Amino acid sequence: MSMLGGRLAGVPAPFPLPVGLRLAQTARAVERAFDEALGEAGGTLPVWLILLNLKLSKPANQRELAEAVGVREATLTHHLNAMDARGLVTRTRDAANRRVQVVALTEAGEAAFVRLRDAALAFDARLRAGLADADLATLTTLLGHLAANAGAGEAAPPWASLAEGRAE
Amino acid sequence: MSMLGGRLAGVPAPFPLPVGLRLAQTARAVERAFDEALGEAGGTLPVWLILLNLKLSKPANQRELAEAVGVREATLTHHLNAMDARGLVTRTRDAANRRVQVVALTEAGEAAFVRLRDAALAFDARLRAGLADADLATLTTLLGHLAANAGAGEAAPPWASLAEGRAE
DNA sequence: TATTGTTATACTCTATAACTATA
DNA sequence: TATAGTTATAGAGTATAACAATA
Repeated sequence: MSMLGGRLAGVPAPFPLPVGLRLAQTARAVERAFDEALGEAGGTLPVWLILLNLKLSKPANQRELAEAVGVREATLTHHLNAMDARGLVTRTRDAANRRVQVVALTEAGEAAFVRLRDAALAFDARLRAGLADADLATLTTLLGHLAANAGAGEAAPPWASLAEGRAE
Repeated sequence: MSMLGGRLAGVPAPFPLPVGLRLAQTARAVERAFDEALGEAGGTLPVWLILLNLKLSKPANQRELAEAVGVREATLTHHLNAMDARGLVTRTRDAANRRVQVVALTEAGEAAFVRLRDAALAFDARLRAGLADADLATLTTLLGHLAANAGAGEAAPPWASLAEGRAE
């Protein structure tokens, strides 16, 4: 394990290998693989997050949903338009406050959710391969720490509450 | 630690919280934060990776460089065009094989490298906050495992060799 | 005026396909 | 024909700014 925290070989002025670089790149690889897995199930990461959040709790409005997904309102509208066109969601005005669009899953949306959930779970199983529960617990803790450090000064990531997942 | 590996609360049909989701999202947060840090230093992740790889070793051609950065050749050309326009790199034909473009850093490119390297190191320090060396070692190992699992069936990420960083 | 959401527009990163130039 | 790289084009995801509708 003496290879960790090493320096880059062959660099004129040696400097420590940034853990942030390793992390960002591992992140990229995992994100791409996850995206690909979702793609094979007919979805994308934002679509999956939107479906998941709709299932988790009916958000009061699109602003809340956008925050939960981690995008701006206009970006959410962009995705909802596409999902609407695909017949996955419906948007109806709230009778009590007609400014509010109530987003709901259609039957096709429910089916898409199930497909993407299964894909996410399968990806998860693949990702866990060879890792003990204790490793995963450690990883979760460390990732939480990193996310907190990365987001220092910014709002905590919206899914932080999900990650804590108050188990019952 | 009983919160780990829990289930999502408030979901009609409870299903395990995918670690892949947590990971992809942590990844996203870290990647965004890293991008922002690089942005404040006048760069982006691909630009930083290109500069880093040019410093690490003069790649024989652009195909090698593209692979090291993790993009296609055309995408690399895209970035090199921009970097060329900014005066960070020069491209000159190899006399021995005039099909080959030899990419070199200009003085401004060297300066940009230093700025981005410092930004990456600073980001790294911020990311490490509160983590012991042993934690980082564990994290690196786990991330390596995940990257390997995520990339199962695909080519190993080009920076894998970097991550191993044969320490001297 | 403040809130909710959409539209218009644009930027970045990425990719594929077709092309040029060289070998 | 094969290789190195560029150009042209496109698409996904994101963002900001301006706008409309409602409160």
